[in-house]
This record gives sequence, structure tokens and C-alpha cells, in this order.
Amino acid sequence: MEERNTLQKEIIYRTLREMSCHPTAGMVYEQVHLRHPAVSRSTVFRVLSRMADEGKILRLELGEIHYDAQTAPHDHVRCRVCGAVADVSRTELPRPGCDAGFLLEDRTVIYSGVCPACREKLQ
Amino acid sequence: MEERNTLQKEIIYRTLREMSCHPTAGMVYEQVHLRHPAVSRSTVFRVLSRMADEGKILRLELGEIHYDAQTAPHDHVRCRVCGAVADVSRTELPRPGCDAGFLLEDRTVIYSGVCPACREKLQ
DNA sequence: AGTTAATCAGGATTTAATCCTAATTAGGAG
DNA sequence: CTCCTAATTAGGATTAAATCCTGATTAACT
Repeated sequence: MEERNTLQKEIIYRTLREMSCHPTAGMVYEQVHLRHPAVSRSTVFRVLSRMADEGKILRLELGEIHYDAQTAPHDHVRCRVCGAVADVSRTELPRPGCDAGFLLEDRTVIYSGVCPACREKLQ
Repeated sequence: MEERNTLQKEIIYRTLREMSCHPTAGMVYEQVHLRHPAVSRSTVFRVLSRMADEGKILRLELGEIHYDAQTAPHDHVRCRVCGAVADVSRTELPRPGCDAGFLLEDRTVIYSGVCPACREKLQ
């Protein structure tokens, strides 16, 4: 028997799509739990992790793992003040001269900076 | 009173410098503990974290936090098979067109790939 | 040498993530 | 439609990195 379509998967995926804040699994669980208290936390963690393995969503490791329903190529920026994560357009990256003999397959670019809201507060 | 020079800091920093594997705090503690069993785990975590805050060493977040005594500009690659981390030369990165209103200050580039040893095993 | 605030040891605590097991259920076969 | 079975789930236990706490220690200034 192959992959099964369950209500839980549907709920979790739809919830993630509605969250534009690049949430952690815990944050997704909180949202899901509001409307669907019967869905367990294990299920949220497991389903998100598997969907990321399958490439249906993106997994972002920033200390804690964040998820992103937007799978088109893009990079990320994290606010060093409040921790907010946002998308930035992807830039071309030349191959590094020294690669230590690794076969390079993919790359993750995370910018660090200050988000608009925190820029105001710092003024 | 300002920062103090302690034997523990000296030991931890020298140990990190001798480890070229981009260790986690736990891995540094293991090494330190072999020769200096009186140094506590809290101290290793605290000292490494503070040194990273001060810019004396680099903090690398890859799920777990790794440290790097090499502070000259460079990027990193992680083997997706065995988890090994190595340095790669840093490439210039054009500013992204869309930055979501963030003030961009820094960036982290982590390549994913296969290390030389795992490339052989996969053959 | 005395003073004091920075630092430490050691253990408790937190928290994200994973693991475990019995119960449930999607989806194919008959 | 009903049965079957393997995939999935709920819920709690467990793991492991990281942080926090408290009393003891100590670097470094006077």
C-alpha cells in the first residue's frame, strides 16, 4: 500500500500555506490545534518532516527547523533582533574555487539583518 | 571589572583550534574532558557561545550549533551522508533584488553535498 | 593582602525533536 | 458493500542540545 491521503495531512498543509511567517513545527501545531484539537503534535512534526523529505515543502534549519510552503527557488533573511524570517530573491552564486573535494549539490543562503519593524524601533 | 582571563577559556579555545572538524559544543566538551575532567559542560557551552558573540570564533547553525576557530571569510559545506563539515572558499554574492525591506548585514552560505570519503563508498 | 564582580562546577530545567505502542483508517481486493 | 492490511495516527515517553540556577571560586584591581 502506498501513501495515504488523510484529513490530518490536508489540515497541516493548508495551515502551513496560510502562514507566511516561515513557522516552526511547533508554531504550525499551535495553529492547527486551535481549529482541530484532536490532531496530535507528533503528527504535525511527522507530517511536516515527511512533506519536506518529499519536496512538497521546504525545510529551513535556523537553530530550530522552520518550514515554508513556497518551494520556488528563493533565499531567506532572518531578523537578528526579533527572529522573523522572510523571503528574498535568489541570486546566482558562482562555484567556489576551493570545495575540499566535495561534490556540491545544493546550497542554502541565509541573510542576517534587521526587519522593517525592528528598524523603526531602533530609531 | 571587565572580562577575565581564565584557564578554562584558554583550554577551550586551544582545543577548538586543534579540532578541524567544525565541532559542536558537545564535541568540544568531550575533547576538553579527556585532558581536563574538572572543566564542566556548562562552562564549555557558555565560553564557546560568548566567544562567538565576541567574534573570536564563528558560530555555525546546522540544526545543532557548530563552532569554527577560523574567522577569515569563508563558506561551509556539509556532507548530506555523514554530516561532516568543511570549509569552502567564499564567493561574491550579488545583493538580492527583493529584500522584503530588511537591512541586510551579513549572510551565511552552506552548501550541501557529498564528502570525498562518502563519494568513494557510494561507488 | 583585601575586595569584588566575573566566572566556574554541577546539577536541574527547558524545549525541540524523536520514538514507541496500541488504536484507527484509507484504499485496494473480492 | 465488506473485508483486509499496511499506512497512519494519538498520546505519552524519551532523547539530547541548550539554557538556567546557586553557591563556591578566583582574576585582577586597589
